[in-house]
Amino acid sequence: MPTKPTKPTKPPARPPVLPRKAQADATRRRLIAAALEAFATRSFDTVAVHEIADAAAVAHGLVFHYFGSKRGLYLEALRDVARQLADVHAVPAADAPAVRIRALLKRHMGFMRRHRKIALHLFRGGLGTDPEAWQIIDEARQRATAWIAVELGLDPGHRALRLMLRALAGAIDEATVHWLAHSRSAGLDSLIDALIEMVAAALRGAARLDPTLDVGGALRALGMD
Amino acid sequence: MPTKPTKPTKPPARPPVLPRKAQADATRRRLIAAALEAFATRSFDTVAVHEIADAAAVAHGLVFHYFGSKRGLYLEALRDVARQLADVHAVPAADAPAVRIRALLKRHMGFMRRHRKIALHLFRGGLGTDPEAWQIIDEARQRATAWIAVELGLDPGHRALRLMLRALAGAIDEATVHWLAHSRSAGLDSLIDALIEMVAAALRGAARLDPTLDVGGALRALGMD
Amino acid sequence: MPTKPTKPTKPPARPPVLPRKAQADATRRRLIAAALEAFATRSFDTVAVHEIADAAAVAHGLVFHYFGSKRGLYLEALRDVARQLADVHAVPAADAPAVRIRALLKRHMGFMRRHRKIALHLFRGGLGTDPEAWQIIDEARQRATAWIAVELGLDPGHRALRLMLRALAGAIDEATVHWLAHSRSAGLDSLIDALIEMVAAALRGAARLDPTLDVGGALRALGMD
Amino acid sequence: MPTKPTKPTKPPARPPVLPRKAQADATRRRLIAAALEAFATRSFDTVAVHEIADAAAVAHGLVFHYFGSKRGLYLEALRDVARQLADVHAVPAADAPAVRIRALLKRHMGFMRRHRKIALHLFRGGLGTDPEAWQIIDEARQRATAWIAVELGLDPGHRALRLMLRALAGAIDEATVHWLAHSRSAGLDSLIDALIEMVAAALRGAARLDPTLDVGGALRALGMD
DNA sequence: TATGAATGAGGATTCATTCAT
DNA sequence: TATGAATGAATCCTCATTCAT
Repeated sequence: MPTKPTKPTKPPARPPVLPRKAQADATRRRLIAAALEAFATRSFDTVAVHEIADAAAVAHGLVFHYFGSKRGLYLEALRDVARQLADVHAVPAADAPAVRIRALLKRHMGFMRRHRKIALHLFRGGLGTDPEAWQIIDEARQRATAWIAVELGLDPGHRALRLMLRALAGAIDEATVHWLAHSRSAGLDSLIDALIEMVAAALRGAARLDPTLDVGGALRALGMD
Repeated sequence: MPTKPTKPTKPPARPPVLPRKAQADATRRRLIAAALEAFATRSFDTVAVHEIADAAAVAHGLVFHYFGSKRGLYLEALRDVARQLADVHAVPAADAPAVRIRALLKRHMGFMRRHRKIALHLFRGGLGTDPEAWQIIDEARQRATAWIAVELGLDPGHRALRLMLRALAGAIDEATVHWLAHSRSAGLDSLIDALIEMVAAALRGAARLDPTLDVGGALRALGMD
Repeated sequence: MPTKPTKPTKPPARPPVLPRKAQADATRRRLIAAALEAFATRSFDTVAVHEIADAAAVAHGLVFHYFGSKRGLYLEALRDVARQLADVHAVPAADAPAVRIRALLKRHMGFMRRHRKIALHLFRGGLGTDPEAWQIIDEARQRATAWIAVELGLDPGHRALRLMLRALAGAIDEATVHWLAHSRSAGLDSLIDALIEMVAAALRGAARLDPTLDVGGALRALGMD
Repeated sequence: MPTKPTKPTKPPARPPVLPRKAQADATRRRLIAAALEAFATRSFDTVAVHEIADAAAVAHGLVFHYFGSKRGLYLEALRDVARQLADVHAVPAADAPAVRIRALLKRHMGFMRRHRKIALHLFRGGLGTDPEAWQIIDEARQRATAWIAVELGLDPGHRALRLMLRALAGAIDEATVHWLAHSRSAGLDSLIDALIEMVAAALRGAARLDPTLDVGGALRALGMD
């Protein structure tokens, strides 16, 4: 009969406390990393909790301990990606708007190239139909396009502009997928030039939708008038 | 389907074969319709075969009889959508290119408005990560953007142009989703004006990617030079 | 609307009658042949009616038309094998018993070599646990071993002898499987010599089980005393 | 089973691991026992996983947890039988070869009588056509007949002998089935006498197949010269 | 006689989640 | 905190059988 002394009377004051928390954090991170790895390749429903836990070298029960459910882990992993994206989109304040916007696009494309699988997950159906998942990513995207508008002196809340900024995001995403699939890492600069055309067109399109919207200054700032 | 060689030459050449075949075709169609209905709302993995069969008022075994598998039915349903899209994109030959391209966009948006749920399925994760599913839809999309290029006298096989046409498709899709979500059925004409700006930008972007590409004539035909 | 004249008023007297019956018989035979082919490779439960019908180039509904059920077809196919076995075991009446018994064994092994797959089906689990299937094959086997006993002047109904004849059958079957698996078509004659040893041992064993049984004459007839 | 590398070194070296593992082992054993019970009566395809699980009073999911598949459980159950057989065939080292061989046969038949249903499963089609299942049982059988050969001073790897040992196994199996079916538990000793005749005949048969093989000593040791 | 559409019971398998240890 | 045994709902798919034509 195994001796189980009902509460092992933890005498060694605190030493295990800190390590425990650290250990716990490490486990959380491992799970999120493993989840990203798994979900980057397959959709939510086709990934089993077991696989993620195995990849993280952790008991699968911990997924529920830390994240409540499989979906909880998934959304947390997406939030992690959104956070990374926000970092990438944080262009150092300096230079003229046009320069900064180009910098944003360049950093963005660079991130996508470094995380090709995650990119394809986001833009090729990986999000599935889960509205909450889309919201997390849409927010990141919207923040970036709104930032562009602000840089150009426009109100990102403007209805017509919102529509066109979203179209712009679609254009950038699809261009990204094509670029990744036909991997020509070279030519990134001219690709950015091409995307800047799309940015300009989004502004012009907004003006078409709402003729009262003045995008002249913005186009000029962009060097596209 | 197993090939039945040297069938015993059924001598009494009877037509009653027709009603049976007709009935079978009707069943097939009902299943496809029910599948579209179901998949338009939820993703592949969250729809159960028996739901589709129930909705079609048919034994679920028939899904396998006619389509081999749940996925077989799904892909067939997508092919059906692709066929519908092709019909919609078949603009009557007449008028100037600019007029016809506007017509295409108008018909396209009209279709999406009439089939809002299918549209959201296609553009908001419904396709999941199934490459074959994407291919079916991508083909339809590509055919449409290639048609635009041809209308404008450009070679749709050109590398740079291909990339930008794809970006254009992304822009149109995302604009569609936004338009459907914020349902302002009015203003379709100005939305098309805005999208024409994106078309023009796609051409200009292609020229940025490949300076040897001359898009001057195309822009002029589009009335955007 | 297809014209279906409710009973086509068959005026052409009889000509179709014979062909019909002939056609029906041909269909039956094709189904049995296809069934044997299929069941020779796999067990009852793993063969689908569809496969058999497809192989026979016939609508699968006919299986039920002619044989009532899948199992009906299976048993009929087995009866067909039993009939073939009976033919093979019908040694021309002539010569001494020992010669005829050797002839039986030779014909038996020859049949098994020609129908290797059927043999393996019968002796390696193909019959499954269906008692009726076993009975059909056991009968054929028993008939053969009883014939040997009669040839040797013994009563095949004798209890002890029955047991040993069955053991003999087991020995022959297993030897057959080994022989087929290690295909040395040569040496058939000495293999039969070896099996004759088993026949003799079966007789001697029967005498051990029932000391009142006199097998002396039989052994002498066999040339094994 | 996925390998879990670098497990986080579980520091509190607790023994409560044992009770859990013991419980798990008990569950495994219950499933195997229930499986043997079920498969002894019916063939692989006609037994449903949930029947076994129900009989073991356990969730059916555990079959897959522990054995991967229904077939995995089946093969494991067979391996269990093979192990039991090996135990039964382990005759205490003592006495003369003839005595020990008789002891083997007696123990063998005794086991079969005690596990009549399993015996009938093994020898009457229960194994189906699964080659892996046959291999497991064939190995046990072969080990036993090879042991007999070794006891008699013969090389069990000899080609001709191998064939005849297999025939011998077939004879014993079929005799077993007959004996069980016509249940005369009495007379076991004379049945063994009868089977010894078959053993001797197998040796003589081997010599017929390969005249260079000297079985004189073996027959003498068997008391059958 | 022949066809194959239609049915639906039945079964193996997966997997998120719970929970005792 | 960590483990993994246990549960059982859910699902896809197979397939014998029926039957209208």
